[in-house]
Amino acid sequence: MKLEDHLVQPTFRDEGQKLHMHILVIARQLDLMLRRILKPHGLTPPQYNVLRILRGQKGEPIAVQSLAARMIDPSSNTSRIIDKLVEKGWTDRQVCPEDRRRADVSITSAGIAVLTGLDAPINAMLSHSLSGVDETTRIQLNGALAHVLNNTDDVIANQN
Amino acid sequence: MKLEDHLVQPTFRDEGQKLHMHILVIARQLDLMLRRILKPHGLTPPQYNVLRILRGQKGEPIAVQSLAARMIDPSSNTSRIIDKLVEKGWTDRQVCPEDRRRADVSITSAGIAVLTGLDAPINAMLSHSLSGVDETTRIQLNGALAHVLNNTDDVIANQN
DNA sequence: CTACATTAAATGTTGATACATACATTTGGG
DNA sequence: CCCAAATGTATGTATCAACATTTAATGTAG
Repeated sequence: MKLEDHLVQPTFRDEGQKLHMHILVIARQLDLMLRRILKPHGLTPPQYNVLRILRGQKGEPIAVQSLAARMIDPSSNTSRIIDKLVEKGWTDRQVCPEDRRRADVSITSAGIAVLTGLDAPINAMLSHSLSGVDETTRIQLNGALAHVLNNTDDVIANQN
Repeated sequence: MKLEDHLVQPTFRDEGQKLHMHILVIARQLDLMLRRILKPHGLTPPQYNVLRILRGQKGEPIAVQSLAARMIDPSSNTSRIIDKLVEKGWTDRQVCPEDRRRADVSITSAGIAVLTGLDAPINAMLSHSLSGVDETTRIQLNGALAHVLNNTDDVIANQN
């Protein structure tokens, strides 16, 4: 299904507009697919994102703000996302002894187990979504998107 | 700011993973920028999306479900999004005489006026976000992303 | 014509999100 | 030392979204 069919729109004004729409619609699709895989496990995409970051820490605890900085969607509600994960026993949180304002967060073995079960289906889904896009093209895409990201950072900084 | 800095991650497993992250992070940025422009006008991105579709109808009313199909994020809450726009006097809604289950939605002149005021800042923001990406690259990106979109449609269909 | 299925839209409910604010702790200048 | 500012996290509140259900109108088979 082409972008035009998604948006039931015959043509786009220009390639730029089409590019924006492509990015927005694909991001929406990736999120939808991810949510469907996660739902039976009682996880939302941000919660999954947090668990992935914690696993990447390899046992080393991390402060809430560092966690937030590493998230795809660095919302100001990281505390509540961690709440949910703690409730389910997938993460551990305790006040940092050196700086008692901070909370050190880490993943539990139960958390690791959940992630392990998710690895295969999620990797399959992601790899399928890029099938047919060869390595050279992927590199080109990343190059161009790095440029776009740079521009958006710029805009956001100037809005502040 | 590079993707690695956004996610405070030194490297990515492969170009595919990086591509996914690029798409998700840029979509998030575009949404954030758009929300900041819309907020002072009391609009959210889905509401703006609806108004844009209605303006594109050039006076021709459209049923709620057709509207939903054209939206970037076709949520099941289109009714309530329209509620908000009707409250503000930017859209008009009335039962379709031929099929009274349907509701015909259209944009008011006040709605057109709001959009007109938004055109310049939003176009500037979007065009800035793609500055430095030349036309050839844009076309290449769209080609590759059309392929990705096709793949994700596939996955989503098979999940149903 | 009636009964039942189908369709279109709206709504109830629950959970998540954005943004602002509050609270607790630490830091650093005087 | 003390107090103001900064920092790290948590929470209050209003809005928004997902999903299921409901209401109303139409289509269709007998």
